Amino acid sequence: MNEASSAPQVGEPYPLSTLRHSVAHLMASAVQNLYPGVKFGFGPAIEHGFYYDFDLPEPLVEKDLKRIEKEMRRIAKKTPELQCAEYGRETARTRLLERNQDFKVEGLESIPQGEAITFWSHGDWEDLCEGPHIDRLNRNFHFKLQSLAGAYWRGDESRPMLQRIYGTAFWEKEELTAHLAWLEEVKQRDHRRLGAELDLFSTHEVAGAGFVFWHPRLGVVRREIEDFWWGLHTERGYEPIYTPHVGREDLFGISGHIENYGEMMYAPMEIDGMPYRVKPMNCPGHILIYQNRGRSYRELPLRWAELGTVYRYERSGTLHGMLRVRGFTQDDSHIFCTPEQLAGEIAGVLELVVTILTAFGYEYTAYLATRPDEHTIGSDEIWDKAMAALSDGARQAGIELEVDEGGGTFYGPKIDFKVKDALGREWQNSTVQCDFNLPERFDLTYTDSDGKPKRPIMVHRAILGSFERFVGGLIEHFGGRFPFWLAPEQIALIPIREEQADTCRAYAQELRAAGLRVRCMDDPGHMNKKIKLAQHDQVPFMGIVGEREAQDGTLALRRRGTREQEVLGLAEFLAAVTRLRDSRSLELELQ
RNA sequence: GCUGCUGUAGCUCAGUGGUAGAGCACUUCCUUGGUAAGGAAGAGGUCACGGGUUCAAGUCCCGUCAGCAGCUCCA
Repeated sequence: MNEASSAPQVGEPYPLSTLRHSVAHLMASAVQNLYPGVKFGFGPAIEHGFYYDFDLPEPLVEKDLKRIEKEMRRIAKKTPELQCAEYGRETARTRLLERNQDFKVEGLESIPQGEAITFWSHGDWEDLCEGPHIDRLNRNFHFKLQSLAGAYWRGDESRPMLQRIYGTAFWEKEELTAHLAWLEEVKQRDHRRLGAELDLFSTHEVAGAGFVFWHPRLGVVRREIEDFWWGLHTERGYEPIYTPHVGREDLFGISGHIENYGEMMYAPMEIDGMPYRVKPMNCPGHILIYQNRGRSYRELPLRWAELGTVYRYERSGTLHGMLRVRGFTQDDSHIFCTPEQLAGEIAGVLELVVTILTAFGYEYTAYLATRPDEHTIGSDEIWDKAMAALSDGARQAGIELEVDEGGGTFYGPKIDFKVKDALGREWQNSTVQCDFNLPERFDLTYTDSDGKPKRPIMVHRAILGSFERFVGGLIEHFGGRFPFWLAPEQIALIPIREEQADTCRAYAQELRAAGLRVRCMDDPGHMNKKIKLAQHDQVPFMGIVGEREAQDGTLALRRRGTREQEVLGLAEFLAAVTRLRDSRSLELELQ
């Protein structure tokens, strides 16, 4: 922490991003002192702090961060004044070349003609930088260097890799402490940690990287979500279809996947002398069903849904627990409709997205992703129509759209949803895409009322995205404390003495008959230990049965997260808990 | 894929080139306990895998696999 002499000023006159950028400079100057000859990349402020990229001959290790922090404090005291100077382009270039700063020279070259070229300095450190910065480094602020990582120069994997140091800074000490506590909470809720601790899923070296094995406790969660999902889809006129995981390579040739997506696909396998492929997407299969016979305008729209498992080759360094894997199940659906139906279909999909996301307690933002600058197919007219249909559908569904300029796919515009979880982090799962490409490639038609063949539009949509990513996110969102309807075990029954084990078993039978998931802890162990275990596993309700309860047909209930006890009759409890389950409430209140 | 780091019991982790360890979990026995871990004993190891250096490798070197942080990319 900076031990500056000045007392904290009310409302320090600089925004956090300015402070952080200045602390990045301070860090770079410390690195310069400790590692002469270092070359500098960029060092901006970012969402939760700052970073700076360095080209150093030796790799840094964690403990170097402490040294650098110490040097930073020394510099902040010794040469606190930050100064800005403007130079002509040639002078600037010379200054950088004198210091051997090749990356900075490249940075200079990308500054447009006519823009001011400024250097910021303190002590014998100076940096090509447009600022702004705080005035002096001995103001009262608090910082911490956090981690090391490699980062490509200008984010380009064909360029050299630099060493990046991440850090953060705040004006108030309490803010830094709170931020570090938040990071700790993020770590505690990490789905990989909870996955092991709560016996939810695993991956296996022998099975290969990026393949998730769902354990029984998480299988239950998935089944509940699937049932919920199918229920909503059936109500809205979706029909289930099932398609194979493997097919002849020609199918993916026609769809364009080999050409446009080949690098993401698993290599061909030879069957009866012919190449076959594992599917990376479900669309080609759905199209084959559409094409199987002639289609009339009278049967459109067709809404076909499949929980389709696909396999994609993701580069090894991108794999991450359940969130980024090589085999996953999409909650996929393709809607085949006429151009006139498009807006209404979009509205229907958006309503369903909102219904599902809010059921899990997510806040969301919707983005309209428009036509990319290059490499797109289809006429302006058809793009305009599709954009209009997406906007129109959103208006009908009462959803506001932000614009993601040029973020569409090559084959059409889309609406993406970002959700905000309980820790304020954003995830992207849901996507609704207009597709003009595949109907064209497969020459899809329907016979219109005038007897002429017309081209249908396909809407491709996934709401959860994939079960792996969605459920991995849910684990973190809930911190392993699933709401009652999803909880792997909903009720733990614990006898106080072995004499009450029979009563527990009878209770368990009755609760299970109502479809509840009950853990009957009737083994001859100690009650306190069983309470500890049930608590560890985040079971929503513990029902403790002693002599009194067994006699009265009651149980002493304890709700997850509390230590209070409430005695309820079994029938009363069963009725309340069934209501709670059917409501899919996110709260644990019994009514 | 790239840069850096890591891999020892189911889990969390000790281990100085010279006999492989602890806590929790597991099994058995004892314990009958009113709301966050009762006690004892036992079992459990290809030190990720393959090669090399050495009289001797968990330990040093190389390769492979897997994981972690980030970059790039994505549901």
